[in-house]
Amino acid sequence: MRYPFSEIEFKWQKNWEEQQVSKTNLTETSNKLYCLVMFIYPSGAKLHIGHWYNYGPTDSWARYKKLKGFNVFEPIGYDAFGLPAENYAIKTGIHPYDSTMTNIKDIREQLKQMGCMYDWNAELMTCVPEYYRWNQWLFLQLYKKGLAYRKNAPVNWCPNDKTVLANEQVQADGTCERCGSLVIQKNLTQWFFKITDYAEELLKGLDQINWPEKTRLMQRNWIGKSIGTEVKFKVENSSDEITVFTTRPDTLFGVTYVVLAPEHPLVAKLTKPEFKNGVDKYIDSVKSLSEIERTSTIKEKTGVPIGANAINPVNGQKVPIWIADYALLTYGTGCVMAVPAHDERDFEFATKFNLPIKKVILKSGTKPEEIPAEAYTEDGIMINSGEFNGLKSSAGIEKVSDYIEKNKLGTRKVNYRLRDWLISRQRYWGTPIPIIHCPSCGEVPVDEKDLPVELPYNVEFNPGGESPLTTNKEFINVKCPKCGADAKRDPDTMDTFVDSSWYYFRYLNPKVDGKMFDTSLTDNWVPVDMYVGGAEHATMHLLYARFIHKFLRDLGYTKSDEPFSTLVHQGTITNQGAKMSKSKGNVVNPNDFTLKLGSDVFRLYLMFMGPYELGGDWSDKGIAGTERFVLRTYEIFKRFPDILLKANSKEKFNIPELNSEEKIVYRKTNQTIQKFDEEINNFRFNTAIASLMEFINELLKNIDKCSDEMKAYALRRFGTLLAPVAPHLAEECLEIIGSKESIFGKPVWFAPDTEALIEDKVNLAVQVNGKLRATIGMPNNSDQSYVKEIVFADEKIVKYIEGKTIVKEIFVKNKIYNLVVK
RNA sequence: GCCGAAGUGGCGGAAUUGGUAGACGCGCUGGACUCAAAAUCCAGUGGGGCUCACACCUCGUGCCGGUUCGAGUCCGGCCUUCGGUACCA
Repeated sequence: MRYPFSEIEFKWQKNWEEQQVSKTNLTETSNKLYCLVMFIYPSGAKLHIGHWYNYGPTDSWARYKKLKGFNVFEPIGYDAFGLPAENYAIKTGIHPYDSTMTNIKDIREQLKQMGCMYDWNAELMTCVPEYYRWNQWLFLQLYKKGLAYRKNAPVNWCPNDKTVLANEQVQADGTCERCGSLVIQKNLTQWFFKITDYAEELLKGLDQINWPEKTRLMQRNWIGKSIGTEVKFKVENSSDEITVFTTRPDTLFGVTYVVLAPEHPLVAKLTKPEFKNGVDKYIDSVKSLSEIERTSTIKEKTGVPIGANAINPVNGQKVPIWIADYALLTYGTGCVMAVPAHDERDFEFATKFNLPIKKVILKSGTKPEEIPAEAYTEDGIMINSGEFNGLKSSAGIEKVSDYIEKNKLGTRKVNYRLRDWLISRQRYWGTPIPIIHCPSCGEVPVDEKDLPVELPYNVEFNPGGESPLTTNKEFINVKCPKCGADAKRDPDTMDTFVDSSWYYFRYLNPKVDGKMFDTSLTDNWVPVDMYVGGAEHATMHLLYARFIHKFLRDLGYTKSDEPFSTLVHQGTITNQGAKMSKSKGNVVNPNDFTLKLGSDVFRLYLMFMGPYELGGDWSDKGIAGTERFVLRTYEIFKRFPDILLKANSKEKFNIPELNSEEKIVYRKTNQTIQKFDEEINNFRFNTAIASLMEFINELLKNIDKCSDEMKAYALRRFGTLLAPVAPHLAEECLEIIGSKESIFGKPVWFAPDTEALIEDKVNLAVQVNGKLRATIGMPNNSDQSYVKEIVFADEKIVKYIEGKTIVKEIFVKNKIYNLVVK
C-alpha cells in the first residue's frame, strides 16, 4: 500500500502525546464540553468491534467540537470490577486482580492505537481502593439517610453466577443479563438502595434532558407511575381490613370478589378452617412454580377461595375472598378488588370459576342488560352505582375517590412499578459492603475514618453459594466498633453498577484524595454534555446513575439535577444477525483490519457503514471504499507539497473572476464545509463522509485547472474537514501542504462563504399531471414568468399539452413546474 | 398481548418543511495500462420495453386503500423483522 499508515499513525500519536494536545485545561470552563463514552469493561476479549464503534465515531465528534473551539474533555477508564474476571479465575486459577491489571495494560495500548484524544491524566479504574472506598462512603451516606437498608425478600438468584441480581438485571425471558441462565426466586436478606424514594423525580427529570425518546420512554415504563385510590374493605366477622389499590374507583360498584396474593400475611389469618386444606395445597403449588411460569401471561389463571367474605364499602355488598397468583404481593397492597365486567384478568378468572360479572360502566351504543362477551375497560357511563349513576368514568373516578376519602374508606395513592435496587452480590470481585454484623449491636456501619474496607487478595473463589469473602477469616472476623465483641463483616460486595453511577465525577480528578471527587472542578464540568453508549443500559446504569446523581445533589455535592445532558446510543454491530460474543464464536477482531489498513481507514469505515444509531450486521465488503478514499486523499496532497507556503493564502474569492473549474472547486469546497458541519454535528457520520468523497471527486477532476491560490484554499479546507474523521491522515496531509503544527494543538475551523453556496444554474423539473416530462437548466432563482416561457417552448412539453386545456400551473422556485391538463 | 423502531437496486445505504427516488460507497460489466495478473484510471450500471444510436416510453421505496397538481415522506388498515416489556390492579 502506498499510504504508509503505520509510520504516519505512530508519528502523529507521538506528536500528540509530546504536545499534550489531548490534555484538557480544566480551569478554562467558558467553552467547556464534556464528552464521555461509557467506560470499558476490561475482559479478556480486549477491544472488539463494538468498542471501536462506540469510541471511534464519538472521538471524531469530540475532535470536531475541539476544532470548532470548544474546550473538550474526553476521558476513558475501566469498569474493572465484575463477574467475568471472577468466573475467569474460577476456570483458570488466575486471580481477578492479576487478570484485570493485565487486561487493562493491553487495552490501554489498544486504545492508544485507536488515536482517540483521551486525556490520559484522567484515566481511572474502579477496582482500586482509592476508587471503591468512595462506593463505601456513598453507601454510608445512603445508610445514614435510610436509603440503604437490608430486608428479607424474594429476590432473583442466578444459579450459574451464584449471586442475586437486581430486577433490572433480569431479562424479559427470565434469564440473567450477564450469563443467560434461568434466574430463580429465593427468599434472602439483602441490601437495597431505596431508589423508589426518587421515583417521581426520576420520572419528571426525563422531560429536561436531551435523550433519545425511546430511552426516556423505557425509563418511564420501567418507573411505571400509576395514579389511583386505596380502598379499605371490611372483612365479615373480623376486625381485619383488606386494602386494595385501584386505578378505577369508578368500577367499585362492580366488585364481585376480592383477591389476595397467595403470600399475603392476612391469608393465614382469614382462611376458614374448612378451606385451610385447599389453601395450603394451593400455596404449595404456587411455590413450586418458577417466576417465569408463574408470571406468564399465557398461563391460565389459578386460585382458590379462602371461605371468608369482604364487604364492599360503597354498597355493603358481601363478596368472597380468593387467593390467586395473578395478585402480586410486591405491587400495591398485594390485594386486588376484582371487577370482571371491566378488567380483562378479572373477567377471565370470573368466567373460569363461575363468579358473577356485574356491569357498572355502560359502553356507548350498548344496552345495560346486554351480557358482555369480554371485559369493557374503556370509559363509559356509570350504571348500577347508586348515587353515581349517569356520571362519565373520568368524572366518576374523581367523585368516587372524593366519597372514599370523605367517609374515611381509603385514600388517593400513587404507585410505582419501580422496585428498590438490590445491590448486594454474593461475589468476590467488587466493593466490600462497609457493614459489620455484631451479635449484640446488630448491623453496625464501618466508621468513615476506617474506610476503605479493603478487598483482601486471598480468598476461595468457588465456595458454592456462599460469598467468597467468608473464606478469608482475617477479613471476615472483626471486633464490633461499638461494643468490641467478636463480630463479622458483611460478606457481600456491591453491584458494579454502583461504581458506574458516579464515575463521571471522578474523572475530573481521579487522584483527588480525601473526597469522592473534586467539586471545584465538577461544579464547572458536570453534567456531562455528551454521553455515548449502548441502549442496553436504558433501565440499568442510566437509571442508577440518575438516582445517585440526585442523591449526591441532595447532599450538596453537585448543583445539577441530571448527570448526562445529551445522550446518544450507538447501534449494535451484529455478526450474521447475532450479537457478537465469545461463546457464539462470531467475534470480529478489529486488529485484523487496523494492522492491515490502519486505524483511520477502519474508523472511517465504521462511520461510513450506515446511520450511527442503527448499527447493523457486520460485513467488511465495503472497506475497500474507505481505503481507496484514504489513498486518493493522500495522493492528491502529495501532488502539491508546500502549496500553502507557495501560494498567497486567500480567505475569499470573487466568484465571477474564477474560471469554470475554479468555480466548481470553490463552490464544492464551501458546500462541503456547510454539509459536513451539519452532518457530523448530528452524529450523521455516514453522510458527512459521503460529502468528503464527493468533494475529493470534484477536486480530482478540476484541481489541475485551478490557480495555486485555489489549490491551497481547497486543500487546506479539505484537510481540516478530514481531521475529525481521519485524524492521523489529516495531520499528515496538512503537513505535506505546508502546515507547521498539529491542527489539534491549534484548532482551526472554517465557515463557508455563503455566496459560494448558491449555484448559478439549477435543473428544474417540468411535470405534466405530476409526471416528470423534462428537466430544464435555468438560472438560479428564475421567476415563474421567465420559466413559463421556456417551458411552453419546450417541444417535449408541447407534445403533452397540445390540444389540452391547462387547468392549473404549479411553480416552486428552483424545483418544479407542474402543468395540470385535461 | 402491549409499547417502540425499521422495511428503498445484487449489497451497505442517500433523499430540508410532500417537489427530478437511488447521493456516496461496495459489487458487477466494458475499456485503458500490463507478456499476464493485481493495483490504479476512465466509462456504464433499478427492472422491463423500444431503437443502429441519441432519445423516448413504462413500472418501481413491504402490502391494500386514501388525501394532493404531486407521496419513500402525510392519513387509515394490514404484513414482516428487530428491540423493550410481561397479569403492575
